[in-house]
Amino acid sequence: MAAPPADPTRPISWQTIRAAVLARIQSREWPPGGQIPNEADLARDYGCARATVNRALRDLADAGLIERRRRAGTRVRAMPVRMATLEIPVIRLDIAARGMVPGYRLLARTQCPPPADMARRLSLAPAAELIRLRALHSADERPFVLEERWINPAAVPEAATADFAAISANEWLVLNAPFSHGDLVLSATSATGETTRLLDAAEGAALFVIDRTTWQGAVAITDARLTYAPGHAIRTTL
Amino acid sequence: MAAPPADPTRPISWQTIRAAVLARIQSREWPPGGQIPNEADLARDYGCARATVNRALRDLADAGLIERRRRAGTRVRAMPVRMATLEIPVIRLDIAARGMVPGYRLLARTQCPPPADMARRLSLAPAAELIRLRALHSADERPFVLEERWINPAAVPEAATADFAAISANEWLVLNAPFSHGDLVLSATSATGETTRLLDAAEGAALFVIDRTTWQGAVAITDARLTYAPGHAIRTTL
DNA sequence: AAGTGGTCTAGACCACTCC
DNA sequence: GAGTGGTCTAGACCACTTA
Repeated sequence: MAAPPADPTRPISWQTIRAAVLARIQSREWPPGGQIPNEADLARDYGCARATVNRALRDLADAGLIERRRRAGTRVRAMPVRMATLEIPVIRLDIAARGMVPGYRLLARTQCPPPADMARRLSLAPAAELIRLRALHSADERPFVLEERWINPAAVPEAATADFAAISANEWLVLNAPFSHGDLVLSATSATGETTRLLDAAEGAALFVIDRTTWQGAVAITDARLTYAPGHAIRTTL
Repeated sequence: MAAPPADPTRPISWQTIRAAVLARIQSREWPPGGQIPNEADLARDYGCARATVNRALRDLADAGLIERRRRAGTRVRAMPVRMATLEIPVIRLDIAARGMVPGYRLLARTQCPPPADMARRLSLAPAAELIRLRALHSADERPFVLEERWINPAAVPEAATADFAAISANEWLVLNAPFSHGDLVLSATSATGETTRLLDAAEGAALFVIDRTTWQGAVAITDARLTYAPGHAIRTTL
């Protein structure tokens, strides 16, 4: 009873296989923690090539619904771990995508050694000088997000001469400093001091914060803290 | 000069192709916005099957680094949109994974019609009764996250008799109510009133909030608001 | 030792879309 | 109309892991 009525004229798509397998998981025919037939058997049952089954099961595994191990086979995850994908766009385009007019103003630019914890986070010698930037992005003339950033000139020498008053470091780095990987931390903080004024927030208002560090191999490129104006939310789907 | 010296005894992996293409993008040999050779040419250059090139390029496209369209070919994205994957585990396992001892206490359970905005969000008739839950998850005996949830008994009849004092709705639903898709909203809010007391937070402290609505097809299953204790952060990588 | 998923190949057809 | 990516097939070898 596994195979749907096959139309021999059209090959079976991997999406069809994925849907069929998903249905059998959700109907408890294959219960949580239980084992699924191997790829070869499924391919025979569904009348398709093993590669097609493989593609379907790989997709379900990427989604966190099943777990696959060589020799041990494929199992339904007892506790599925759903994955949500977060898009991290350039701030200017993010604002435009929300239907608002983006604006940008450089507040400060200096060059100095970073605090000890930042040097440690970036795996740098404490004495190394970094470029320090503060800038404010606005949407429809209202504060949107405060960008506070350290750039490692050893990783990106051109940054020393870039005109960050004309283009945000956020955008300049996307264009000029490709990174191999990065860390992302999402958190909440209370508005204090100058942040309150810059973001037009009430004293103590809850603000959404994204901290991001990016690397090219073992070399740290930049560390950025984005502090969003009150009310900011990030939406995605499961 | 495209192909690396091929070892004829070992096939070329798609990871190799991906790395090679990535290198040519980051070196600006293929500049942002520029076009990449088509799959057939790349396969010939690298001495592998087109399917291998396809797998490599698909991976780069999924990562947001290139853009592919039939007939139009493959282009380097001018403004790469990096994707971060967020894991959404069961709260109890999340706490355990952080090396702490998870605890759980049901605070309240009622059944009543939801507020108008919630009924609208769940696409329900305003008069439909929902199960309303409030529960507190703790880590090492300290408050971790407040779970406030509406469950649609029309979608999950068994929920009416489930013992949510013994198992959190978060976990029960993962086990008993598979969903097809969901929405996720990440935001920040200030602690007020009872939340302050329950989460052991200072009045007005910034709290990280996750709102989640899940569906099975067109039927809403549940809506949950998770309000985390002060200092909570979510980490991931790019 | 053997079973399972992971991947590559060579070839083919198709869907989409730009010209 | 024609070029490009999307996908399927059938077969093969291999890596990993567990029994």
